Amino acid sequence: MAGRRGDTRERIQRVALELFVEQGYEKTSLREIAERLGVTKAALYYHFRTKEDIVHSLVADLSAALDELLEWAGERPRAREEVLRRFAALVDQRFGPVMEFVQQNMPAMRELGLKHTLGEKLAELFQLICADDEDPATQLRARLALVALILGANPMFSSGRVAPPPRDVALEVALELAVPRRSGGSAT
Amino acid sequence: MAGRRGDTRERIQRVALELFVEQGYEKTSLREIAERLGVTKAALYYHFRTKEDIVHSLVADLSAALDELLEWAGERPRAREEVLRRFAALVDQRFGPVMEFVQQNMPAMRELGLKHTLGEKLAELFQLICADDEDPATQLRARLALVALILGANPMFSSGRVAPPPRDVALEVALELAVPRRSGGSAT
DNA sequence: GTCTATAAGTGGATAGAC
DNA sequence: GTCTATCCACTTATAGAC
Repeated sequence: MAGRRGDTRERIQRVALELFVEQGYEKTSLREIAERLGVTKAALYYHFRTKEDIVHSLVADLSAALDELLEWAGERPRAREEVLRRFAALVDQRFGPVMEFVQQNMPAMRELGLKHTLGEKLAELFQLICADDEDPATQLRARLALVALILGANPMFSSGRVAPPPRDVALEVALELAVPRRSGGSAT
Repeated sequence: MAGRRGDTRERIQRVALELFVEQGYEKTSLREIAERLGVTKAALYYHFRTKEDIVHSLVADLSAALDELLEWAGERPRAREEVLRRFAALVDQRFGPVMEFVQQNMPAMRELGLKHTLGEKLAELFQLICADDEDPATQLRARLALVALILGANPMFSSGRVAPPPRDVALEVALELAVPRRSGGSAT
């Protein structure tokens, strides 16, 4: 770790996300973020106008990635399986911590208007893997497919003695939930 | 202990839970609770020693109900279906708001030591419907069965355009996930 | 049981020097 | 870009009157 100055903005984002996940958004003060970074509060305000702006910048990346996936899928109506695969990849590889933060701090997301935004995108994603006119049980299974993929980031179901499911297992179960098997269907 | 000290204590609990669900735990001040109740902050402190005590009293009821279910099930190793039914009844009938509060305010639960407590009970419940030595996919399906039942209380998956599943559908899907079908499965 | 008044502290945010 | 110093709204919690 040499003196890498110039990337302070990204360092703030990284440390803030760390603390938000550890302690929650409300309990994390700008003083703590500044301390862990080795700067003062005032320095933070040079890079971000408000505390809320830090969160916005964090979620914007996730939001953009979801938009990209939605756009990609919009042109390929039959790519249900691949949509799930790519969603799983997003959650596992780059946005795991952000997803965890979002899920664990819903009241803050709501107040910042981010719950609605992300909720809409999730709803669109849901519609891609399950038609509106499917029966309720099929719709619920499709929703659970998405839950299976983000369960590792869910606080209630990946804590204590219960470990998060391995990636490949999550994907396998998600596929069987969202892609109803046909009698000669392709297996994974 | 027994005996009636007026219903103010219960009114505080009710209003506090209301506001905690609306705004989140951290954003809800004792002043707001007092105002909505038509009393002053100081009156609150007559009934509860701290803000945290209010939460403890709220979660204690849920905790006791889960203990009761666990005890009941402990004596009936084969009652997997009935366990799920009773869990669903708890979530739907009496503890829906508390469950929502708990799920939406994980950082607060963690800080109050309640996340661990509830997590342990959930883990025990999980073990009741799925043996430890089952394969990972079966375990994940069992976990999703529980998720299906509390999805109505989950902020990420019951918002905006996506309505919570009807409870009978949730139970149906939960049963098919946690209780592997034998030949000729029964519908509804 | 409920009130008024206040203590004691923390938070986010700003101004202006360097 | 980062600092020191400060402001002020608001919080939990307590003391003591009625």
